[in-house]
Parts: sequence; C-alpha cells; structure tokens
Amino acid sequence: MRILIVEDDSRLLLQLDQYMQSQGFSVDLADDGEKALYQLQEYDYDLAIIDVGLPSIDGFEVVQRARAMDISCPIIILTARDRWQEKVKGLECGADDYLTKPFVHEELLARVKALIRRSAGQASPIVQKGPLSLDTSANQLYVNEQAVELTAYEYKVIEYLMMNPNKVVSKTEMVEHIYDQDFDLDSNVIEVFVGRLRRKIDKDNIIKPIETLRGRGYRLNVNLQ
Amino acid sequence: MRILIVEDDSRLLLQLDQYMQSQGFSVDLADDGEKALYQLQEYDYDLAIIDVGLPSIDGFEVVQRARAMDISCPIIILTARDRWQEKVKGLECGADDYLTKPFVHEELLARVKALIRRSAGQASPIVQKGPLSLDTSANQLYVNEQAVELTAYEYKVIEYLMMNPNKVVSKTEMVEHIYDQDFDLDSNVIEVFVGRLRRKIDKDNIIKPIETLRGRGYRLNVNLQ
DNA sequence: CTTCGACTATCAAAATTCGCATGGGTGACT
DNA sequence: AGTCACCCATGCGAATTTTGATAGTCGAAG
Repeated sequence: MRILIVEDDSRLLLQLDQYMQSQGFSVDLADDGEKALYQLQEYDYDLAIIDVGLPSIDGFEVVQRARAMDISCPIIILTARDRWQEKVKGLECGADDYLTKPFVHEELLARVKALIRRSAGQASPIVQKGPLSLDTSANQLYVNEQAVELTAYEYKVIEYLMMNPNKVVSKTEMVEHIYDQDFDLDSNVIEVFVGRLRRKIDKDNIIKPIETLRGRGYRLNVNLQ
Repeated sequence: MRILIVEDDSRLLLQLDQYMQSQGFSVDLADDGEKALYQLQEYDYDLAIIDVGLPSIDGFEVVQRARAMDISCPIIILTARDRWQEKVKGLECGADDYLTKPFVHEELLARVKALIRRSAGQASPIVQKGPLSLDTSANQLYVNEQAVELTAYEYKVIEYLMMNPNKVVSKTEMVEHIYDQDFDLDSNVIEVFVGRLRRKIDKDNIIKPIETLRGRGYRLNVNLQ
C-alpha cells in the first residue's frame, strides 16, 4: 500500500511518515500543495492524507483540483479547526474523511485502513472463462472483450453455465434453476436458447464454448490455461 | 438512496428520520440490534447509521455480525463517548466511519454523502458521464452544462442510474433503493419517471442516455472515451 | 458398416409478456 | 381554490418467449 502524506509542519510530517512506515505502508511526502498535486498525478496512490492548512494552495483546493483531474484515490484531510463547517466543506470538495488535530496515531491508522478496505471492495464481480467473461453485476457478457447483447433468458442460461464450467448440466437442471417452480419440463426452450447463444457468442463456430452431450446435457468448455 | 437508521433514543431517531427524509433519502428505522440485523439482511441499503449504545445487542456487535453475514453497505456508527479507543474499535469491527454525539445534522449528511459517493466508486461529488453531470451536493443535473430542473423522484432515479453507469439496473432494484419498505412493487412508477426523464434530458432524442433492456431493466449508457 | 430410433438443432408463427404514452385522480402545499 | 408532483389504470405496439413442426445428427445394436 502506497500512501501520500501532505503536511507543512515538518515535525508532524516526519512523525507521521515514521508511524505509517512502521505500520507497513510505503510513504511519500510533500510539504506544499504544488508538490502534492504533482505527486498525485504522477503516482497511483492507494490513499492520501492532506493537511488543509497549507501555504499557497490550501488542502481544500488540492482535493478539488485532484478530483477535477480524475484522481480517485481515497483522501483524508487533516484540520486543526473544530468547526464543523470546515469538515463539511472538506467532504464536499471530494475528500472521503477528515480528522481533527490533534489526533492519536491509532485513530488515523484505523481510518486509513477503513478507507482502503472500502475502496478495495468495489471491483465488480467478473467471472472469466477463457474468451468469455461475465460481469454479473452489470449483467453483461463479453466475448474477447466485446460486449454481446443478450435477452433476459439468454443471459440466465449463460450465467448458469458460467457458474458451472466444465460440468455436464442437464436440461432439467437448467430449467429448474432458470424458471421458478412448475414449468412444463418437456419443452425445447433450453435447446432454443442454447442455439441462440451459440450463434451470438460465436458466429463462425471457432470457439465452440457450449458442447452438447447427447442424452446428458450441455457443458461449457473452458481451456484452463 | 435508501438508508437504515438504528437508534434506541426515540426522540433522536425520529429527528434523524425527519432530517434525512427532508434531504431526499428513503429511510427505514430500527430501535434495537435484533431488528437492525433483520432489516440489513432483508433489504439492500445504500448505507446504515448505527448507534453503538443499543440494548441487548450493541452497535459493535451489530456491525460485526452484519459483516459476517456478508452485508457490505457502508456503515456509520454513532458514539456518545469521546474516547478514541471506542472509535477505533468501531472501525475495526467493520464500520466505515463514526460520529461522536452530539453532532450537527449537516455533518452527518456530509459524511453520509461522502460514503455513498465512495461506495459507488465516485470520488468527486460531481459525477460526470458523457454529456450528463450530476452535482450530488446540490442535487442538480446538467445536460451539456445546462441545468435541468427535476422533481424529487426524477432526481432519485437519475442519481441511482448515474451511480451505476453501464450497468443493467432492474426496476425492482430501483424501487428498492428509491422508496422505503412497504411499497407496492408492481406499479409502473419507474417506467413513468424514466419516460419523463428521457423527455427532460433530451427532447430531441439524440443522446439516448437511458437504454431499455427488455425484461431486464434500464442502463445508463456512457461513451467511455 | 449400416440401420434405426432417439435425441438435438433450427425455423417461423403464435402467444405472451413487457414497456411506453396518456390522462385522470389524489393529496400536499401555497 | 389552484398548482404541482406523484401515483395508478388503460390500451397499444413491439420485443421476447414459447410452441410445434421439420430436418438433422448421433450412437448403439445388429
């Protein structure tokens, strides 16, 4: 985890540097807004800690300009003032958290950890199987990074197959997972959808991701490289 | 945005309920840990505010158990105590933020917004998506830098879509985040609001930002240049 | 190796479901 | 009383799903 600390009081700066390093972080330092913005642009930090009371460009502005430059790492601002308006202003500038000086180091650490934890848990859950990938939160299938538009049931079918790769899935099983309760089992819906999926996924029939196992069902074939 | 407030002091609870509602949130309430956990399990909140001083199951435990159940919504804990150990403990239990009582409502609001923003992967309070930009602190939508006046619900709909760009969002999901519990799910409100938004956002139908995915929901389309 | 029967693929029409526009009604607020 | 936002019911049009018929393929048995 690499973090940036921006603080003009050199005593505090070094103290924080030492503490965060002792906690296993890689720490970069800056002592004014100019340098801070440069560093933020240059490196991809996991988090930044910024004092609002900086000479020339103040902390609020650093945050604002960083956000305008599309820098999205979590930011904690440090404020010496106890007026809630300042804190609100900080958050509205685009900071994620603030801490009022003086503070104990443990509290800073706890907040840093909480923010990093949260910003890590944002990736959308994507299931990758060979050339196929499924973004289950966006309900979107990609074949070789190309988005493929599916209808509601087509999506349900491929989703179920992707959840059970390299496994023979019977048509009964699929029907039971895709439709809620009583559905006419001797219908060829699944065959129809598998057919449509095959055409959409791979027109030229080069990938052959869905294999038919006569009398048993289907299997999503994945080359586990 | 739908939030849960857990607090045993009924006076404060109602006060917060009223305030957060006035700020455009859909609010559910709970006055003990038992109910809170049930609610958290049952609904998909965008955020929870939990007092640590609850009878029977205390706030720390609620957070801990919620996280153990894989509930990942942002959580702010309220603590009456000013001892930093308590705050650190809260964050270590899995909370994302804390606020020390007494606090001014504006400060709570700023933190709530900051957390929701971050959990949507949005660092800045201004969300830019193609020709659309949304100022979440002013509750104002702009289309090509032009302000567009929206009603309360129209705003909630576009906000939720902007927080989930390029993602298929089902109508159920939208209803659940926009209204608080007990709302008739099979109603066509969402369709009506989407229709009105489309007309307001782009009269001439050139931008087509909101795409319909039959049987699945809607998707805010953003050209990721 | 061939044949037969069962299983699967494909197609297009039919049936169904879904989404949208519209207008009326209700309740809140002025 | 008037305005405004919102909710609800309706009916049309369109996209999707289902059906049923037909053609094709596979594999086991002879």
